[in-house]
Amino acid sequence: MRLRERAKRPRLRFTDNSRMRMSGMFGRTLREPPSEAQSPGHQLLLRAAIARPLAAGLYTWLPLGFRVAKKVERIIREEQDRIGAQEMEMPVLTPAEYWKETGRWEALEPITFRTKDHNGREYMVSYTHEEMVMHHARNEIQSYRQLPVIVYHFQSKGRDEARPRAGLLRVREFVMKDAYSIDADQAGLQRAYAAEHGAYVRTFQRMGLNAISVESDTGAMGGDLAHEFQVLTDVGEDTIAICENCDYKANMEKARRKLPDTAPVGEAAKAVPIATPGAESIEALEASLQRPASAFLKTLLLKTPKGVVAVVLPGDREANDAKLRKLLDVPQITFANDADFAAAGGVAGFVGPVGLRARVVVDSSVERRGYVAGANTKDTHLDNVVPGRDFADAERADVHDVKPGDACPACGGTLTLARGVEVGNIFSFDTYYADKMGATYLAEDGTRKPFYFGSYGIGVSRGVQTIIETNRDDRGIIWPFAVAPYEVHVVGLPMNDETVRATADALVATLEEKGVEVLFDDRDESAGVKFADADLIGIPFRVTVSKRSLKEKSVELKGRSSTEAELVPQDVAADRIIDIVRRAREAAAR
RNA sequence: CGGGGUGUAGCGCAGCUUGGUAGCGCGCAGCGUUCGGGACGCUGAGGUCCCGGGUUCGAGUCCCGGCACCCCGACCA
Repeated sequence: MRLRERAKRPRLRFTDNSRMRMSGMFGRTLREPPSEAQSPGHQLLLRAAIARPLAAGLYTWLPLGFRVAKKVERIIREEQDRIGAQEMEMPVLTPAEYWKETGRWEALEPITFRTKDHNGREYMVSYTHEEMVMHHARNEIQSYRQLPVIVYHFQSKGRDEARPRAGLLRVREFVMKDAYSIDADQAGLQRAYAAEHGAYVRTFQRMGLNAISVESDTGAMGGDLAHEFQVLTDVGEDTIAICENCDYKANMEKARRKLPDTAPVGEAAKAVPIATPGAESIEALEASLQRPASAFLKTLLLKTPKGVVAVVLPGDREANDAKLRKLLDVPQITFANDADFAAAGGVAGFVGPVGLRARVVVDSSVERRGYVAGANTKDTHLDNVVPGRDFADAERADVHDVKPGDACPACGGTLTLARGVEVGNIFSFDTYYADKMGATYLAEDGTRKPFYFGSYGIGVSRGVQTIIETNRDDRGIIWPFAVAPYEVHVVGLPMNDETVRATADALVATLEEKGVEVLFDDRDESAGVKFADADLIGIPFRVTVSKRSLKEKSVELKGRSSTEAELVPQDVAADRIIDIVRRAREAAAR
């Protein structure tokens, strides 16, 4: 990848026309968190006047939060530009016809917002923009000479999530930076993928997010290669398997484990029925037969759009929905109903693979030894059931969840599980979209070839919420400098003192003239209120101009995360603050 | 979509069991006193008690039906 010239060094110049006075700020801080907010970050989002809910999963940025969102966008933009991506913009309303080319008009129906125009033409509020980019690409790009290219935009996405949650963590409308790479071949796609991966590492680091890249499932997207950038925090919705020993990290949906070596067993005894009255669960069997869960086979009868499938797992393992969906190539899996049980010859609670009339998938962790399995007869199980001998063991696949303590598939080390927030993802699709949409270019050899395609997303608002969630203390937010709504928070104390007001006004005017972003608390409030709000809002530097400090011919300077304040002589205060801000900007731009 | 919870002033909540003038704290407005870690006094404004039916002389409270929001799960590039 070509690295462009380093982003310009930040300069202190007049870049910001905003003159924020807290006396007139739209959006007030809250002493108490609204009852709807559960997570600490969600509470701070609301208390610090960053954003306000409008409806479930729909938020308004207040002025403070809007500035944060714009700074996050700027960082993302700089890093996309740095790898040569070109910014453009596609509409929010997208016509049905393009979605129908890939089949996603139907596939995405349950989670999308739709509308019709007055002629009855159908549109989707953009869920994402692969189809639109591919449509443009097939018109704009005719020759291999025009490749490779990466385009991106910041645009609102609509997703009718069944359950929005935790403030901005999961919402129904949000701005995403989505980038799309178009290449002539697989090698080109790999270069673009690597370039975006690198851009993401830098982007999240600059935003103050400690994001790790993990292997992820591609879901309904097609393609095989995908990574998510995850920030580990308890509010996260995803579960991530992490090796304590090596670099292996994977989303639970995809995480594998090294299976233990098992010694081949000799000829096992014949399968025999045993009475297990009322024992319809693995737990009940453990109790009544006094054997560990691993001694049993769990057989799940599942319903898919392609028919009923029986999945056989060891009794101590859970089925992994994502792995199953991918294996079976179906969008949805539910438990079988009574009719399905009857058709397959299974009895609920006593289902086993022996004699079952259904497609049987055997999990890779099922060993070739004797197990206790359901007998498909009420109150009866079979002992000494051996896979391959007593039932078909032809279709084997890894369809189980990993557990803490499992062996790492890469190095054999120990896996742990942690919760994470997915702040970004990158997908490599090969020619999946180009094939569906007939998007080709004329290659050097004169033949038409399909585009190799990748897409790369970062949700801005989720990023902001994750920053709050991971940068705070018991008083409030501690904004990383690069994304703080303002750089310096000036507190006048008290504002009805003529000298204090005049000094604070002059200092603020000087700082603003030099381009420092200042939030000026000029309210006639008590010290406690103002300091508490300053800590809550979490601007990186606080400057207090007070009667007390002016007696020393000084102002007081304090970092949000430091406990000690420093007295700075009044006559050098502006220069000193400007210098500190300059250095903080330089550090934040790296 | 399944399970649970909550809807009463801007925010946090009480009142509902046992029907009878709608309350408390914070915030907000005015005046005064304060002024370095969410000050104090006085005065005041602010309510379709989520919505619609029903029972009743009378419903915030009881009954029926809806809706919204939150949490857990399912689902989810």
